[in-house]
Amino acid sequence: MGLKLYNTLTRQKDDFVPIDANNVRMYVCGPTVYDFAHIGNARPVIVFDVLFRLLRHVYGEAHVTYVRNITDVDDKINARAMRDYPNDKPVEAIRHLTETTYAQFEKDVTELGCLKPTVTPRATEHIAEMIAIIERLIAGGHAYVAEGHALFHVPAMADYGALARRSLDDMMAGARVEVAPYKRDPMDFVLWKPSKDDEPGWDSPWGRGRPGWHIECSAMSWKHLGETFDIHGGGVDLVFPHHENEIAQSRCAFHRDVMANIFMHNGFLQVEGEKMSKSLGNFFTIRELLNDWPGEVLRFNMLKTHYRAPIDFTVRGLEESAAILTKFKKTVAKFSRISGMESVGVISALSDDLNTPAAITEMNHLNSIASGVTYDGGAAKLSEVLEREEEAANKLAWALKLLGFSTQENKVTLSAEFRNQVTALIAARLEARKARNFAESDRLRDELAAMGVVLKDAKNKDTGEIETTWEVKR
RNA sequence: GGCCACGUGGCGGAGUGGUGACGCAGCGGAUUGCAAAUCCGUGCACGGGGGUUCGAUUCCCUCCGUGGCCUCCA
Repeated sequence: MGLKLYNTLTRQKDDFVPIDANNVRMYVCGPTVYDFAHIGNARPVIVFDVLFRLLRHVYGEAHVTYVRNITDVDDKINARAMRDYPNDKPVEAIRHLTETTYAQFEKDVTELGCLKPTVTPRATEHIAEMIAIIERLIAGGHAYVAEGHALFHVPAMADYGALARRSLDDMMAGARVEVAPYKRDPMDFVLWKPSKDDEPGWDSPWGRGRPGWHIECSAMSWKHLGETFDIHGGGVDLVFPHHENEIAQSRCAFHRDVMANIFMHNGFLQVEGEKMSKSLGNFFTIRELLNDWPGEVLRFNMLKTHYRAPIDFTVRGLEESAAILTKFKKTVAKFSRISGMESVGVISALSDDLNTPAAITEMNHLNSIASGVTYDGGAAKLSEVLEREEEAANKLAWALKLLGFSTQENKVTLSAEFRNQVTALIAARLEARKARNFAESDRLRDELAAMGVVLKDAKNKDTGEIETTWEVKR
């Protein structure tokens, strides 16, 4: 079955046809590293990680190149670096800050089950490529220099605005930004701007300065993926102006009809029905959430919603995610011979524009088969039933792995002391039960419940004895 | 103000021009001393109003609501 992806350029699901099936190329706008990443930042990282894994499955691990950049120069970074590292030279200060912040980011997203992209380039290491592109744009008449700035001249590109589907007239009508006097046209945007002495800066043909926001992605995608590539991703907020301007830069610099064939954008995230903001007090960093929830639960919760739809991040949703994930893992754990088997249902769900909720539905279906088929007599059929259950469990395990989940249950590490205490209380409760002292038995169960321990009584089939198992519930 | 998305049961969430999956929760039952877990069964929904159509939740228009962009914010 073919992979279809919703393309913002065409506003429909397009068949995915790689430029080169031996090297499928995807670029995703990565984090601006000046502070801890928040849960909203995690969405594109997880979504495109799933796509990366799917592409690797379809085209082979060695045939997919995934580039996720690190934006390590930006006004917020500059301000934070000057505050935190006042004694460093500006370029060193931002390096300090961004290395620390990126290390944290990488740690966070690894816990969310994300693979490392093939390349994670830094903007500040691609200044030469940026300058080269700007020079091409100037030479081609698409850009000009004014008062130390290099600017892209928007009217010089015929179909500017095609991605965001807005005309220059629409934008003029809605414009409420003061226009810098050196701009030839109000829509022109900065490719390069001059830096003050205390700001990070690099030498360029137009003086010491720093890049505009958009040029870095044109430079890094060019360097690592070429003049055109297959997929460009990011959050919906990047459609305009960021991706629109990247397209303008790259296409005009390289005289190409396309920068990337498919542009994909993930929807925004809300928290408990409200937009996440520091002032509302519902602003959560990935790090904070990882203190309370396993990374896999955060990941699963993200995939319960289709990537283009808005997602409401709620505690109730997280609890549900944790329950479903546990259910799947318990089912898999019942089988000793789990080697993994491709699930066509899951693959076809994902192939339809990364429909992860449909994939989860299919996993629920596999879960039912693996755990729910009851054997109702007929010795000849027993082996078939078992085989069918085992097959479903293998597919479920495979799907979990494909989506970046472990098939092992999350083991809570408990001290020997705690274990002994629990074991002793359970033994005491079984004694009380044997004596039919149910008041005491229930009291002990409540005591264990207060410790977070949930009991399950089961009759041993052979001996008829009651045996109690337990687990810790968060 | 301009442009763009979205609005499905208590909750989450797919999908479709022809009486609406799946999951969670709920309820009933089996099981249990009672529970938990498991299994079986089960009720409830397509924002409002027009239009196209034999027929719309699905297509079109409009209104309302939510969100995004137009301010280097995923």
